[in-house]
Amino acid sequence: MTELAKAYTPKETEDRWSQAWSDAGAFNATVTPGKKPFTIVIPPPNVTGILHMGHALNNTIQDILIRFHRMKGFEPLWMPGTDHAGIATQNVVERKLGKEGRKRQDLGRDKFLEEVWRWKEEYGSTIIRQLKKLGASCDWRRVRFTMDEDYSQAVKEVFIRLFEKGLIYQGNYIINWCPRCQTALADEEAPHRDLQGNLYFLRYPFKDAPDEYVIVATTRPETMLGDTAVAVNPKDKRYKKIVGKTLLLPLMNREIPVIADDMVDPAFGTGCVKITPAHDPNDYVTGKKHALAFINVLHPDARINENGGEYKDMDRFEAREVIIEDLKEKGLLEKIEPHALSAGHCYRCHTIIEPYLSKQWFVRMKPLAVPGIAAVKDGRISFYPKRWTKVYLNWMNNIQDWCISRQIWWGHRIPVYYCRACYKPASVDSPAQTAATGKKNIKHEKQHIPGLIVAAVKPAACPHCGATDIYQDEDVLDTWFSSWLWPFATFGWPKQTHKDAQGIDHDVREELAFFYPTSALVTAPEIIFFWVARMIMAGFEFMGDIPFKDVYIHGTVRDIEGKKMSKSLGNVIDPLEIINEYGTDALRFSLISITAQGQDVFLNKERFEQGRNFANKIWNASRFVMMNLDNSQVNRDLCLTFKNEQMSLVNRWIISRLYSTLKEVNKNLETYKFNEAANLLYRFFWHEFCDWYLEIIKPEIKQPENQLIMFKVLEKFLRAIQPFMPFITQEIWSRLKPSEGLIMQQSWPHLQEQLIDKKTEQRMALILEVITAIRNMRADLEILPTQHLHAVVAAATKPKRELIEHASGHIGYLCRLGTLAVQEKLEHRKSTVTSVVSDVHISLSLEGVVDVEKEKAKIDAKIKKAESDVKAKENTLANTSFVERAPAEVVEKERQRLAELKETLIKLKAVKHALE
RNA sequence: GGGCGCAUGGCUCAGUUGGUUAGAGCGCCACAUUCACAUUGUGGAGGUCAUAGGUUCAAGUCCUAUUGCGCCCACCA
Repeated sequence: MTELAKAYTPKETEDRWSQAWSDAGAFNATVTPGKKPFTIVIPPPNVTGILHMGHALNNTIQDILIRFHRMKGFEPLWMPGTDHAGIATQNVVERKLGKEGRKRQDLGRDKFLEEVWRWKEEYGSTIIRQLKKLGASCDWRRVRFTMDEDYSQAVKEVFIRLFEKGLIYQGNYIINWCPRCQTALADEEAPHRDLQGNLYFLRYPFKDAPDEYVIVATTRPETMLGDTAVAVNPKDKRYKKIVGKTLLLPLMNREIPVIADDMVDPAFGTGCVKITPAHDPNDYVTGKKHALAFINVLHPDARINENGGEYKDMDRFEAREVIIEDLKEKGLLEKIEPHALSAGHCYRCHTIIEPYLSKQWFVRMKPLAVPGIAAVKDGRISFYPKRWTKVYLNWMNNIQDWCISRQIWWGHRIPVYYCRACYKPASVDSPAQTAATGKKNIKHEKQHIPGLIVAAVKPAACPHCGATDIYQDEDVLDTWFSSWLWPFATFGWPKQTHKDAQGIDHDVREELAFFYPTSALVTAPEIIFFWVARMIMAGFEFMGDIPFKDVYIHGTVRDIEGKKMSKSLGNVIDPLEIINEYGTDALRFSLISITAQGQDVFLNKERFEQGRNFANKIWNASRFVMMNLDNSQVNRDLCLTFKNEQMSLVNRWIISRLYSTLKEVNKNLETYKFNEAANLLYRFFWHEFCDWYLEIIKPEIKQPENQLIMFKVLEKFLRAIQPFMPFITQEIWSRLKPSEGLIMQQSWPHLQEQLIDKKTEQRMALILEVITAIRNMRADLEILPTQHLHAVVAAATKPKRELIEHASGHIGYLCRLGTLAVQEKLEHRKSTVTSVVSDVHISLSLEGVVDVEKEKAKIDAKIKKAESDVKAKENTLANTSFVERAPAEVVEKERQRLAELKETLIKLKAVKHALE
């Protein structure tokens, strides 16, 4: 054992152990028959990511689970990796190019992808390094990337299988289009945000009676350029006559019909709806139903295209203004009303999305959702906290088809090839709209489109016509189309063997059989739909089983004002800065201790001081134990087991408290209540082991039994706190038990329930109460610690008297008493103060210790002072001009102050009385 | 429009299936430094548990309504 420095210095310690753990391969997981697996796959951070507090929380939780289960004897595998994050990464690299004055389009696809790969090689492992710094005990040999060669094979395989099954189809449909990223987005990628906009009331004249018109209401007047009808509700009496009449679309002078359709709500606006089939999902359905023309009026960048007449090339919002001006001029603008609305926004660049008609690839989700719904309903998969179950089921029950094609370059290119000679794009209704049109039971048959070939590699010739001019689909797949395979594709599925970073071959089937399904998934609520739900569906579809048993959803990390932490708000607390300043263990412990299950986390920097202080406390308590530990003594006694009934009360007490705490810690860790577990350990160690136990045994610290117990309790505590604070515990362990290897490889402290003794805990609690009461009295009288008092403690029952007698040494020591007498009844004495706690009467004699006369004089002086203060305050408050003129809160403060002073006065008088 | 969450001392939050005296951290006040630790110790002040009803022997905890804040979902132009 070597002596410890006076304060814990995390920096040097952490780097040293990180290296040692990795050298020892301590995090490596292998198939171990006879052992139970415990598997977690990391939610792969974006390659563009840098560690933020959300990552820190998310990964600390996972690491605690992994480290806890490792000690419990499981074979733990934590699978690490990163996500290629299609749009996000492409945007980052484009921005970088932009700064150099270059554009993606100028480079061309291949050159641009080279740039992205170069960027990935240079910066892509930043987040991995940072996770290592956090102490994350992932099996780093296995680190995966969603664009790895093998992983890409899995993605292709899945696309082909789903296509063959009829679950992937190509179709023309209205999708969410981001005009800035210029790609389609899935519904989940275009969250609605509230906007303050206007409702524009436009007049559409009749062809035959140009002075008469119908009024339509719209929030996006620029779409009127693409209107091909006006709809009214067939039951709406006001408009019965006009159904079938022809209108003249203003500005465009196009003839459009008035049609009748149930989808129109007569109560909204004027009850007349302009129909723009190419720019609104509802209108699209209506357009299909009524065989209307589909006129696309937008370029992909949301400028008006050639179908917009004189507005061609204007930006959509500029066109909106101009169109309104023009209509006003022609007397065709009825009115403009302010209107609260919500619109989809791109989740990557926050641009307002445009509903846009285009050819895309979709996954039919309803059949995939069926087993995923059942698994959660019957409890094979559980959400923690439970309430997310409902959110998940609600989404799954109303699931829409998934648009998986993206018009960007960075990603898995769609494994589809076209024959230039014979391919004609499909025009297929997606189930999303068949539901709306009332058609049911759409068949899940493989889609047959001549000249369209779905294959992992480019075919030599078109199987339909034999032509050889074949080209690949330009689009790439949604990033989540690769992420949803994460729980099994990371193992190398569907291949037989898989090489890790060290070139070692892993048997994929064997590993999946052992480690899959995974045990727990730890993630944030915002990706339940994006990722969690889809992994469940993929798990069933491709592995025939759930991908994980438990889903733990933690809260969002916010700043102290409740705002989400984000760079743009400038309210970010950088975890690396905290690590640098306070240490990794401090960061981890603080984060965990303040994060209640599933609640959002509110952070400010001061909160990390608690973790740092705790680390330092652990350090110093260990230092104290080691300083006082007699080596030979401990080595001899280490093999002893606790012989409970023969031990002293304090030793029985601290052991009972240790196991009581451990029992609760176990329970809380098993139910994902990490904060409870952390705080229990904190309270036990600091406020019971340090504040009471070590203080009590100090005078008799060399007793063999005390030596043994303080050592054992410390040692067990270190093991229990290890999952939370791996670095400091390792450092202390290496000095406390240098021959016993890494602390993370020790077993979790075995819960010895027979050593939990509530009776002992109660008895001890009484003694602590007595001690506190005596200290309390001393503090009230301002008696210096150097002044030793005489105390008399009286209890009516014999067991209590015996207990206090037994503990009188401890009480005397901790209260700095000269003598302590235990009696049945308290006699009235002169110059004493008294107190009662739990039926125990305590009397402190001030005679000979405190000069009673002097003390009396002091008290008298204080009473005098207090009385004059009270009088002064009363006068102030009696002053009507003060009460009337001063601000209410000032008056209130004065009142409170007066009440306090009066209370003090009463106390002082009581003490004076006691002295007489 | 639907759903969910939150409201507890000056601040930020715990409080598991209803059960003695509602806890913690920070902050505040007083005292203590040749003591493992001032990144400390001892003691203290400070709470109508958002509001109004209800169930119960018993409610911070369960039910109903109300108010305020936050989040998610949604094709009402």
